[in-house]
Amino acid sequence: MAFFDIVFDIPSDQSFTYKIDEKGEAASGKRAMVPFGRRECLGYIIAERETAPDGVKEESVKKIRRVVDSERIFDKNDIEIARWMAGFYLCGTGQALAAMIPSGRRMTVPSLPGSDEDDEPSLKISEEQEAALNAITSPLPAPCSLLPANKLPPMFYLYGITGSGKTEVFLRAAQHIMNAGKSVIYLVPEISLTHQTAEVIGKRFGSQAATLHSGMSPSKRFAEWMRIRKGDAPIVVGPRSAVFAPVPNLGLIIIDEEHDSSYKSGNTPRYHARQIAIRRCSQEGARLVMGSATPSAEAWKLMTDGNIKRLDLSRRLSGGKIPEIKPVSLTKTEGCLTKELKDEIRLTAQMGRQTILFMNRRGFAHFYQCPSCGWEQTCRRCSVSLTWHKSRGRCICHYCGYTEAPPKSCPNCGSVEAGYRGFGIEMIEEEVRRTFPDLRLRRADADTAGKKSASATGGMSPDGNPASTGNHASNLEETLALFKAGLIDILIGTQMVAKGLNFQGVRLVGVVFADTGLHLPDFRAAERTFSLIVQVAGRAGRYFPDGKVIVQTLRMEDPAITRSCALDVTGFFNAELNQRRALNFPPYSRLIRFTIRSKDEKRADTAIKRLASLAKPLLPGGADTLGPAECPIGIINNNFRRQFILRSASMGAIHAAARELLARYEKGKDSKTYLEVDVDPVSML
DNA sequence: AGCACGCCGACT
DNA sequence: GTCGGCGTGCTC
Repeated sequence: MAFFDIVFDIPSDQSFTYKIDEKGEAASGKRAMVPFGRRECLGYIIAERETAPDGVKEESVKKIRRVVDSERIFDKNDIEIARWMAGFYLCGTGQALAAMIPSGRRMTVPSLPGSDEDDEPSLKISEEQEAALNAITSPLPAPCSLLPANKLPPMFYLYGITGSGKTEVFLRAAQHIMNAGKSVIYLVPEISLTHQTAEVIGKRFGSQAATLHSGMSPSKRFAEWMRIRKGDAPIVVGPRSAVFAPVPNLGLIIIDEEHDSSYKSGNTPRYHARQIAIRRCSQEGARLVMGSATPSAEAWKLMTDGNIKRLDLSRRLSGGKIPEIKPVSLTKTEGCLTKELKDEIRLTAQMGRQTILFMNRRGFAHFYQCPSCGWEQTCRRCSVSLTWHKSRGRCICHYCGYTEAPPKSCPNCGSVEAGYRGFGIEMIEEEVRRTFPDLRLRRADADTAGKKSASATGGMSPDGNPASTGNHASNLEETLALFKAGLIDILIGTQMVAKGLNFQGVRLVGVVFADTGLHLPDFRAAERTFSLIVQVAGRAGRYFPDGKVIVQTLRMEDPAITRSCALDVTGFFNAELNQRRALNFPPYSRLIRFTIRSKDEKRADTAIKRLASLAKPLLPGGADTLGPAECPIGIINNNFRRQFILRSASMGAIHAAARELLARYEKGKDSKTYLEVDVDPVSML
């Protein structure tokens, strides 16, 4: 008779002991069906033991019904990571393990077409690249396998603009590690880069490469997972969750576009792939390389402090120059196109070249605001501004889909000047069409391609049909193909078209409303805005060094605008980090955020107050709290949202407090409210 | 997370 | 008198 500890995909971190007659079949790292309470549950075997645990009568130990896996799907390292995650992110070990396997019912996102990222495998590399490569790979048979898991691993940062050859350094470093018989994980941001990077890597490494794409069928993913586990694919490419790829003998993790927020999970466990990567590397004796032209503030500070070795790639290989980036004030402009931008669009067209108009995010920017009294039209359920969709003649909430007719006059002051002076894509589209009736224009965003509500397209395939997601991709693909072929003069879009900036025919990029997001009540608003503009400009310059970037803004003085237009990353972070330090925000402090949501506002208030008062006596020295308060987005989908934040210079200090707080909160909690814990939150909305 | 047990309101 | 709400606690 053998005993095993099993955890489940539930918020509780407790493990349960089961027994089995035929030993051998069961083993830690496998899954098993077991009776749990009044039902049958899938659990994860995480340990073997000799006897029943203390305080559990042997006769109450139940039998494992069925061992699901013939081979272990988790090894010791995986289980160790899961245990660590449970402690760090305050979730169940079973929840952590569930997040690590690809089979789970993750949402599938359509994959974007790979664009012409013609990263030709260059035979020779620059001195800077060479130096970076040498640093990363230096003492390769690394004697660091015995590092304590809580010590930082060797970390490097390829800091350089797009086109400075980061990818080539990544690939060579990977090759080097693989030559030494070790494995590599290559992380890319969700959606955007995963496809094209996978292609580049597939070309380079052939069958040695594996891709963990979220668009794959669960069975395909699982097959790929097992292939990796067996050691048949020493290099793995994928988004966030690929940080858990079960490669044997991990040697290197690469995090491309490190600043990208998709590395942070949006649901429990809310892990950050960078954090997991650091942990895995130190635990498994590997090294970590990240890269971006616009590092996160966290990474910037780590570099400044010398914890990450910064490797500069200052030159563009093609000799291309970054185009002029010009901030232009929107204050005296009637519509959403300044005279400067219009002139440049016209000039560009006359030159036979193309324009991309870039919106940084949908929603938010595009709201009704009464010109007389300032009243804003917001969603009743979600409290965010409604977005005006001309094609549907409705105002739409981008959180819940609620729609409403546009007001004819201001409901607050009665002003009949009511109208939309926003910066939604549709509005831009209309204005551009009106201004340049002779130019060919096309819009590429989720709304024109999306499967939902078949709005403009009409007559689409039934819901749930894979064809509808296929349409999504193909619409966009078609638009990009037309654009590439020069059959479109102006392309309007969101993040999605950022990669369209690689097209050679483009001369002009207009950031239509750079302030979008800058007014968000989030301490990272400036960092994000800055980063976005630099990214856009950097990409733009790669393929049309003769070109021009126009950044329209209402805030000509804002450092996020001025520094980004000057491409002054150092200057921006000097100022930004000073401010963060002064305000005691990350990276100078660590946060644990608790959010309560409830359909009932009173209950939400009561719950958050209770949480806060429970926290009071638990606060360690040097820690403080923010709130309790309404979340910046106070209501989402009729749920009232409240937040409470623990803050301290060191995570260790608030961690224990948070753990105890959770335990005390859990008993006697209101079942009509829901609590979410976010350690190191990235979005504070 | 489920699910049952158990104790108080308005209904065939 | 019951049906049914949801607050409380447990699951090896």
